[in-house]
Amino acid sequence: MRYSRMFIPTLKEAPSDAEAVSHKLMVRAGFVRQIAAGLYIYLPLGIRVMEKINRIIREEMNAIGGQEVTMPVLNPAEVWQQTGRWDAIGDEMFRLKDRGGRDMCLAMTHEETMTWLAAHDIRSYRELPQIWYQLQTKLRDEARPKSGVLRTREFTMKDSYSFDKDNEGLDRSYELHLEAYKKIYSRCGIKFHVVQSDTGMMGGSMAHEYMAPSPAGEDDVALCDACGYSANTELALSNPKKPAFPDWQFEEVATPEKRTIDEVTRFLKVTPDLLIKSILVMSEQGPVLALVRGDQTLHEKKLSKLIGPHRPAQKDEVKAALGVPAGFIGPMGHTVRKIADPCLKDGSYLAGANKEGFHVKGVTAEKHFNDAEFSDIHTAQAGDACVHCGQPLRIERVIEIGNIFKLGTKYSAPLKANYLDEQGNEKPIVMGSYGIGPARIAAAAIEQGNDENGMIWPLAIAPFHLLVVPVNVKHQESMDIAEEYHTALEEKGFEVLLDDRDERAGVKFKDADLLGIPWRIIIGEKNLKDGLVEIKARRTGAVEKVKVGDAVDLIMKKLVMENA
RNA sequence: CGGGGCGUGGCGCAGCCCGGUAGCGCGCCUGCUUUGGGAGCAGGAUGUCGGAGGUUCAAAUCCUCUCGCCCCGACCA
Repeated sequence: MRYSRMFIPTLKEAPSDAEAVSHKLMVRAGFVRQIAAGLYIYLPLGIRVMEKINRIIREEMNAIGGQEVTMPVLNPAEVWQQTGRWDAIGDEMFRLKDRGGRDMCLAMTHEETMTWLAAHDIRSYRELPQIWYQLQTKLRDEARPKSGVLRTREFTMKDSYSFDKDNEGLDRSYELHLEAYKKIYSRCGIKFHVVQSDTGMMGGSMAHEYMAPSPAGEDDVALCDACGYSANTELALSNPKKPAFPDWQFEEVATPEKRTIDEVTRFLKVTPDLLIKSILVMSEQGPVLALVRGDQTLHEKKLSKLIGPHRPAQKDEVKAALGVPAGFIGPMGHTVRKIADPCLKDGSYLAGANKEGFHVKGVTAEKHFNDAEFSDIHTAQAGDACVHCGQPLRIERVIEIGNIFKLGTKYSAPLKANYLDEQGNEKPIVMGSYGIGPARIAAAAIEQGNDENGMIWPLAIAPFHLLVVPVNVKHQESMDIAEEYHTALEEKGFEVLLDDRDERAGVKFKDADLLGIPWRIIIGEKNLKDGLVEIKARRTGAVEKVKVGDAVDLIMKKLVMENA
């Protein structure tokens, strides 16, 4: 491919509204353009990357017996009504009516339509298991699209669905995906973790997420290097370090106007891990008091799993429920439902006295709030002990690049996706669903591979394998050699971009760095006088001078080696 | 949805407070020179200053409304 004929609009400066590195570079290097919030145009270079990622995905999906299908993006409301999601999902779903006034929506996922297909066309256990997948557009009216291509309103997803006759079958399909996904991300050349995740609104019994470490991510994972425990902090368990408990006697202490953990610790000269943080929230069943240690953070989602939807109580609600102003509430002396973090079981603490202007010292779970329900509701922090092996956990910021769910019969039951078993009994198909965001793989690859000059692509998903740069296109010998390399390497099946533009060397080199093509052959007059050309690695910057006639063989060896 | 910020040639920005008829850098076009890390000189094109209304002799600038985009948070199948 000739650079001069390809549409690669590079920019010297990043757009002012881009924040994430991947966003800035994708725009600067001419991979994408944004047309509206969360809506992107993919340019030729962007498409090349996406197609490579998609090809890898297809190969690995096919390898586990997956069969490609395509579901419509425009869906009838009916199937969504049958699963209850027409009402359960709010503004995030694009809805519209057709000319006949029928309710329609733009699919944000395809459990409904896939299950509809299974319901219509799978009848016997003999037809199971099945794995169906597609690379299809999803539309979600995101509350806040952000970070370039990482969170958009329209995006392509590889989604697959497994159909089995029982849980054992589902386990096998799940395991197949678990391994296939690892291969996909490894082949794409990005770093990732497989972590336990919340099943969320997808329902089901088990879920894992694939997470690519990057500061541009929106999730945090807890990792144990010692035993391999890894989980999204939405559900990660951890044992916070135990403080050295002083030998406190139970007593009231006056803490006038000292309300926050910070104020109280400073006033009484104690560390926050000796305090109990009492947070009153309003659930649908009334007020609930959440208790965590002073140095810990309450995890809203963990609490939601226990008490359902809730919100922080207003000041007057605190007063109404507990009879004291916020800042002095504590676990004692009332009958409000209490959920306490298990780390509070041991030791004696300082807590609000439920009396304005006072805290109490020497509060213990055993004596003072044994009526609490104990459940892990704190957010795992770096340095907390792993619940499995006791070693310290690490917390890492990550981009979610894929997830896998065991759905069970959540969708097959309402949509009547049943089959007849060996005995002729009708049973619901047991399902799993599995997603990958190819654009997020591309963004993660950039987030993980870049320097101040631009992108650094892994070979497997780079837009081209190799960039051939004749420094001066008017120098006939340089051009002849460049053309020769271009032709020879393309014939061998490599993807070569020939920078045949009549630009100054500086311009070409800057663009080369920006595009991040892994390998570069530079043909310049000075080196040609000694019969040499240069081979440069984008990642390391290492330059090797080789004989004109050796370059093709050498670069082929490098490319083949790196691909293996 | 709550909080904050920003909309001025293709891109990045200044001008706005204190109203007087729009400017800088890059890019683009032409010519000459230059040619291994975003060249130099000369000439040139490109703006309903996001939109609507208002105040005023006069609005990019002041006022009101509105639309869009970004960031933080909430939410996220």
